[in-house]
Amino acid sequence: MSGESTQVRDREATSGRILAAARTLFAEHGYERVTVRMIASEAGANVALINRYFESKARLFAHVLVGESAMRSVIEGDPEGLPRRLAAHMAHRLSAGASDPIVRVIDRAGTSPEIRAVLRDRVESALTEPLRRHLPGPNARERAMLATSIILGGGSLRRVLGPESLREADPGFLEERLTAIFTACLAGPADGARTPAP
Amino acid sequence: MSGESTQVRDREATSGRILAAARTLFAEHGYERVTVRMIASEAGANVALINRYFESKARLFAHVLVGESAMRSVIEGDPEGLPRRLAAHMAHRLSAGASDPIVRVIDRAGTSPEIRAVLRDRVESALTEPLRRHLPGPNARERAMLATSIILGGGSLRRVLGPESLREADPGFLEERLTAIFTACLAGPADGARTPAP
DNA sequence: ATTTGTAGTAGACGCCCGTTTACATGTCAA
DNA sequence: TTGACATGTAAACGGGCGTCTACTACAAAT
Repeated sequence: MSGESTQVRDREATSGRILAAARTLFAEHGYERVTVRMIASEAGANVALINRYFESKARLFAHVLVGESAMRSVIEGDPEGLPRRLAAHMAHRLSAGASDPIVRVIDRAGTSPEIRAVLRDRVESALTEPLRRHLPGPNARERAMLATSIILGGGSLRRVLGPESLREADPGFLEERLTAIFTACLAGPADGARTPAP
Repeated sequence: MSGESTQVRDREATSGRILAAARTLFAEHGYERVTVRMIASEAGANVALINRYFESKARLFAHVLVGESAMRSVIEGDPEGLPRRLAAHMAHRLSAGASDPIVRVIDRAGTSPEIRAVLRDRVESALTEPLRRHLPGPNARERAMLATSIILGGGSLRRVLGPESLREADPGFLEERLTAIFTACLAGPADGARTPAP
């Protein structure tokens, strides 16, 4: 194998920096407002390398989008505690400034037709479908979509009202309310109108 | 007064057509992806008139944003029935293809810095503040913001998954679930964990 | 030492953006 | 009828966009 000494010319390292820069910038400003020159500058790479390694800006966005998301581990687990896990995760995101990059990228992606398909697929595969699989009873898909819309709504609120908008809210209060909200849309028909409290 | 015969040169009519075209296009494609030339073409007007009558694209967007919203009449009324009114309105919007233009414009506005302030002000004045005013009890602002995020989340879902995504869902089912959801985030501390069913 | 292939670079290409300027045209008061 | 002013128009401006091409520089194989 070739030496792993300090390489200045390293395709993997460079494309990795490009990908990381794209992830950060797309999450911050959205797909449309981020230029390939911004990404290249942030990554310390030449603009042409983006098209060489990722073919186009849209394909680079697709690579960013399929990155790992913290939502997977939140959704998996016992369905009983799913509403509370979602609520805790989202309350934490709303309270802290930071948030799941993937969800932010989705929220700020915009309406460009060249990324619409991959965007929809990612929301399906990362949120709606995993949620649906963990829901017993009828109307599982509709309930999963309601929960998806609430998750996305948190991102929209943050985008519009700013990251500080819910910083001063009591995290415990948020978690309790969100638990009730997620319970209301996720619960099966038997306990659909029941309170989540023990 | 001047005659109201068929006038070809009519500032009010022309600027009105520009405003209407902008409203439609911004709601459909978002602020960033709509060009002033698209608006002018749709309005049957010259591009330069946009800047003459509205000063800039951003100010035109601001004019669009302060238009009337159907949400006002939904929020006003007895606080008791507020969750159900919000749920019925949103269920109707999700089921039908059409939706409140203002909410769509907000959802698709994007992240352009030149419209961030007016966007935030409009969400506050059209959604968060009216909701807060109608909520008794503590944490009224936090509860109003949760409801705002759910309203915006419906728009995000529609934007990402497409207008057909919830067309085949039972409107009655959606309304019931959304009533429970809005109740969960809007209810006062006394009945915060109670079911909305009679 | 020379060849070969790949990583990286500079710059241009064609296009579209929001905005502005200079000008034509219609309307109405004097 | 003639001027003044408001309305509408065509064309250009400067700039940024994603992408592509021609080129250099370097590392490894011959």
